[in-house]
Amino acid sequence: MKKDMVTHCQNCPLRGQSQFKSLPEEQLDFLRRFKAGEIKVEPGAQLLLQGSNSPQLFTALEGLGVRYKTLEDGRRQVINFVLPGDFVGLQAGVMKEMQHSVEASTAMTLCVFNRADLWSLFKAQPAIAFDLTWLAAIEESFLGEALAIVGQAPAETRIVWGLLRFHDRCRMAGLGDARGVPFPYRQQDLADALGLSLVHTNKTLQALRQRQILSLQDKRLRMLDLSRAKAMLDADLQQPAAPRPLI
Amino acid sequence: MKKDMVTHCQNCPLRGQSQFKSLPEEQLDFLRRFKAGEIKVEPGAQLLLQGSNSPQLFTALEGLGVRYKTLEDGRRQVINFVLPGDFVGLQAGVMKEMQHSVEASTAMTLCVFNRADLWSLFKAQPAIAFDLTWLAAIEESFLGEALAIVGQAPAETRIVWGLLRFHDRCRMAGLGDARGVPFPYRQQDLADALGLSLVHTNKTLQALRQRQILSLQDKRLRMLDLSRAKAMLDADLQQPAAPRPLI
DNA sequence: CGTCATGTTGAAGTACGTCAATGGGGGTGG
DNA sequence: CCACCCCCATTGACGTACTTCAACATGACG
Repeated sequence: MKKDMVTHCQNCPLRGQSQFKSLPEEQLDFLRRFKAGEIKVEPGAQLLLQGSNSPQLFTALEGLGVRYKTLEDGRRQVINFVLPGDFVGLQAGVMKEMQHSVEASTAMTLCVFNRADLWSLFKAQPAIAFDLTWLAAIEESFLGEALAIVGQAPAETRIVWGLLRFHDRCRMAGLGDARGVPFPYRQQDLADALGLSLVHTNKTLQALRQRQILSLQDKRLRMLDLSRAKAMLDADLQQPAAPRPLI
Repeated sequence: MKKDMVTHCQNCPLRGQSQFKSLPEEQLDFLRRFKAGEIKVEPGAQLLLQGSNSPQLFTALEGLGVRYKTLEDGRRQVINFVLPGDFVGLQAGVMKEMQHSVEASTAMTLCVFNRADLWSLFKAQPAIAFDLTWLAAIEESFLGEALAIVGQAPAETRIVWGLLRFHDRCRMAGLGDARGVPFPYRQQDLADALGLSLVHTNKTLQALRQRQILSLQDKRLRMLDLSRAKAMLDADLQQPAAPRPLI
């Protein structure tokens, strides 16, 4: 009963979420045909590899992942965390090759698309093509914000920003409960995302725990004092929460 | 003779550059109609304002500019420098509003497009729409690289990276001569781009000058030893120079 | 001729990095 | 069931690459 194991776009549980804009029937129908299949991967699986030219693009349905760049000397830069609803592989889709890798941090389920079909999408579905560009612009916007934080903010602010952004994104994706949101990442991953050393990340986290700003244990993140956390960030960095496209 | 002052897309001097892919006649024709006009601005002019929803999008034709985010406390993050051929305002085009500002650093000439026409572009010209997405992906890729440098590299590497990237981009745009490429920016701008203080940027620049890696004076940048400069960077960060779209 | 913007340089402080050691949990094999 | 190991979190000590403060130089401009 394989077909029962594949989520139909019409029934996609993500589709109903308020963070995503709703689509007319015709476009949903196109997406259903555009969708080449579904895969489930284990934690640690490489979805896309820096420098490669993947024939497949993905939208995360379940589970959490991470995008990162590897430098020659082994240092890493985590670009972003991957949540359900995120589209990954656009670089492979339109450019020569991926400039970063994508890895599953937990078990993940992903929607699979064929890179080769992308052109037909632009020809037949300008509205979805527009949405794809929208997604790219959102990603660019996020990276600009990350650059500003990493470039200008001290360690404490960086950590609060990183965890708060992740927390809010999880909430919008309907993840987590009273015990907080899932956080399957290591402190090393957080450090690599924020341009900090592991040791300093750990010590700053301790300070934030002691001040009751947040709790982070058992792979769960809990923002204990949202108002104080947000007050530590620049008001300019608060993004409006307009519904975004889901491809 | 106003119409003589406006460059026709067919005769656009940028179009012939090898850095840009060539377009079929029909698409060029569309772009000519898509183009709403041209403007010339003075140094210091604000082209796009963070938080605003500009009705106009631009492609730089001549001159140099800068994209930046302003933080509450007055700190700035320079996102990127704007060169001829760069498309600016995509965020305003597809999202609610710009997340950064764009300012002219020298006198500039820009191609003007109406945001309202963007949708017709997607409907009528899927190939150009694809190119637009391509541009967004390039920008995302650049920001990922910048994030990795600012997050992981020491001051000297950051400066070499920033100036080398700018230098190479200028060269591809046909700017500069034996005396080097134009560099109308202040050291403060460079510092704000790389997440360094002005003082430290200055001292690191001095060290690089003394080691004959580069020269920077009279608003001119010259890479005196390209091979040594490139050797200071991660090989992973060398981007392939495939022809990119020009909108 | 003053004022302003930018570049330069020295001195002092500090936020951060590196090094190193410890401890706990979870798996695996004897 | 214990022994061992590996991964990750934690903590202290120490070094340093950076920031901040401050002063001065230079050229452009009115």
